[in-house]
Parts: sequence; C-alpha cells; structure tokens
Amino acid sequence: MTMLEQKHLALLDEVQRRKQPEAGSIQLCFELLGLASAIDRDCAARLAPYRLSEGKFVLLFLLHDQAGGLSPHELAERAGVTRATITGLLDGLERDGFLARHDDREDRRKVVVRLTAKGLSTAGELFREHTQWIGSLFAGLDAEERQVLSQLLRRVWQNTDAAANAAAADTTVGRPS
Amino acid sequence: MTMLEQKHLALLDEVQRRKQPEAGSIQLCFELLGLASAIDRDCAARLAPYRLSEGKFVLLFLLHDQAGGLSPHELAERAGVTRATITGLLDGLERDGFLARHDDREDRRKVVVRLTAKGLSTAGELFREHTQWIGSLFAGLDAEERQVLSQLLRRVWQNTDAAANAAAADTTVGRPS
DNA sequence: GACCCGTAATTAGGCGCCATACTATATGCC
DNA sequence: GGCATATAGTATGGCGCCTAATTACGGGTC
Repeated sequence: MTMLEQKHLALLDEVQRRKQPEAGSIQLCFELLGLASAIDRDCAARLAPYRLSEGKFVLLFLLHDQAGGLSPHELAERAGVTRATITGLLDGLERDGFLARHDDREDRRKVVVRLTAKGLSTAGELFREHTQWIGSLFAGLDAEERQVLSQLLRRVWQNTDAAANAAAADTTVGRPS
Repeated sequence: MTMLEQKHLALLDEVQRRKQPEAGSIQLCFELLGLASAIDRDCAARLAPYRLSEGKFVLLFLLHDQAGGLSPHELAERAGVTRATITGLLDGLERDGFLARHDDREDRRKVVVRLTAKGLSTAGELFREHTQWIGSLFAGLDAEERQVLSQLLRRVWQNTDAAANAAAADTTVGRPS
C-alpha cells in the first residue's frame, strides 16, 4: 500500500518517466502531503459524529477555560482565521447548541461568546480523545526518532516562503541571522 | 520562528501546561501539519497568477499528453475527486480558456475534454516550474536523509485509519499480513 | 453637537471540495 | 419493442475558508 494520493500518482509517474533528478524529492513531498491529508481526514471523521469540524473544535477549545467568554475578534486572532470565518463557524455552533452569543453591555459593538453546558462537556471530552488519538499516531516512534523527524521537517520548512518571509521580517526589524 | 500554526499553539500550550505525556507527539504532529499547510499555501500562491488552483493544475496536467482528450469521468478517477468536483473545475478552466468541452459523437452522454493551445503551453510551463520548486524544498537533504524521512513518515502513516482500512481490505481479499 | 476615523461584526460573493439528487442516454433482458 | 438498470454529466446545497463591502458603534476634534 502506498501513502500517496491519487492526484499525485500521475504527476510522479511522469517525473519518473522523464527520469528527472527531482523525482526523489517529489515523491517525498507527496508522501508528506499525503500523510498530512490522511491525518486531517481522520480528524474530520472523529469530529463528524459531534457535528463538528476542525475549525469548530478549535473554537470550542479556545472557549473551554474562558468563563468570561471571548469576542469573535479574539477568537479570530487566536484561531488564525478571519473574523468573517468566525461568524460562519459561530452560526453553526450556536445552531447546534454548543455556545451562545451575548451582547456586551459596555461596548455595544461587541459580542461575547460563551460555551453552554453542552459545549463545555463536549470540549472536555473531545480534548482528551483528541490528544490521545494524536499520541497514538506517533506511538511507534521513540524520543530520538521524534527528534530526528522534527529536525528534518524543520529543515524543509526553512525552504518555504513562510520561512523566507519570517527571515525578511527579521532583517528589517532586528538583526540579520 | 516556529513552524506551527496559530490554531495549534493554544492546543499545544494547554497540553504542555497539563504536562501530558503526549506533548512531544502532539508538537511533532502539529509541525508536520504546519509544514504541509505551508507547502500547500506556497503551491497556491505559485498558481494564483495563472488563475489556477491545485485541483485545476492537476487537470491540466492529466490532459497535457492526451491528444484525444479525456472524459470528466476519467478525470475524476485519475484526480481522485468526485465527478461533481470535476464539473466545477472544468467550468472555471473552460471560462478561462484553458480547455474546451466537446460532444462525443459515439456516446451522447459523454463529453470529451481537450486542452486549448493556451492550456497546453501553460501546462508545460507549469509542470517544469512545479517540479523545480518542489525539488528546491528538499534540496537541503541528501539521499540518506530523504530515506530516513520517508521511513519515519511511513511508520506514522501505518497508524492512520487509511492504513488500517487498507489492511482490513487486505485480510478480506487476500492473506492477512 | 457634527464630523471623521477606527473598530466590531456581519453580509455578500467567490472558490474548492463534498454528498445527494436529477436528467439524458446506453444497454441488457424478456 | 419495452422496460429495468447502469452510467455520464450536471445541479443543488452544504462547509470552511477567503476578500471586500456594509452596518453599527466609539472616541477624538473642532
């Protein structure tokens, strides 16, 4: 069994047929992407019975220890998505009874989002399940192997645009590395 | 700079605060997912100037050496998405002049999709660019390191549902592993 | 108090993906 | 021939994400 995705097979075939020197890198890249997709799919499948998506789960988690609630704005910042996206996720979560929106009495532009009892218990339950599941994915690797994997991933990440942009920001604000 | 995504930071913080034993695995998992997302984002950014998405690029590639064209059905199979998804992608690609739909004279249910000249040249150009770019991501790793990374990824993949399902299918059809 | 500007949240519209339901055509069986 | 069934493609509606536009409110300035 291959861990590659269907869409990548044709690409890889062609690269290998042409005997291009990048073939090894490309297969490796597709293995990495395929594994990440498989993990995302598993995650979605685990959350689906609760009528939750990964994005919604993150909101539940962000709210689980905030007795005073959070505003959509804060949720957007901490989840790393736009406020517009938060609006849509909150709509679904409110519809399904996981949380409620309340008016902020001090600043009438604001909304305060708080979990319901259902939301709170679901968040706790899922948090435990979720961490155990992820732990089980990497259960086969010992501490040293995990360290090696982390280092290799980090070195690849250095070549992405995200890293390049971070480095550029670094040189303009602080010192060049 | 961290390669973790915003949404993962809060989760990871909480796990570490609770000193759960899975903390190392979870950080590693999030590094893996973050790298994959960074690669996907870079890919999307590279294709955006052409008004293409990754899904559309795959279709262009699948068609680039098919002088006789392919049907939406075949495209769906080879790309690993549903026919409905193909319809949407084709709509966009046809609108932007990369390809055209023709009626099949032999089977009037069928449609034959063929690249235009523009589609053909774009596909060729992008295929070269794309493979070089992926090669550059992994340029920092030598053959042995790539091998190690591949093996580690594969061992993690063994613990996903995809692998479990593949194994189950195996035992029903052929011999247990 | 009227004005401008910034901020909070939402709406509107787009994209890519999905599952489901529908239409048209082909094909096998009686 | 006539009908059931399968297949090809599409339409519809949902989700998560985005950007841009809109609406409501707050706070400063004159």
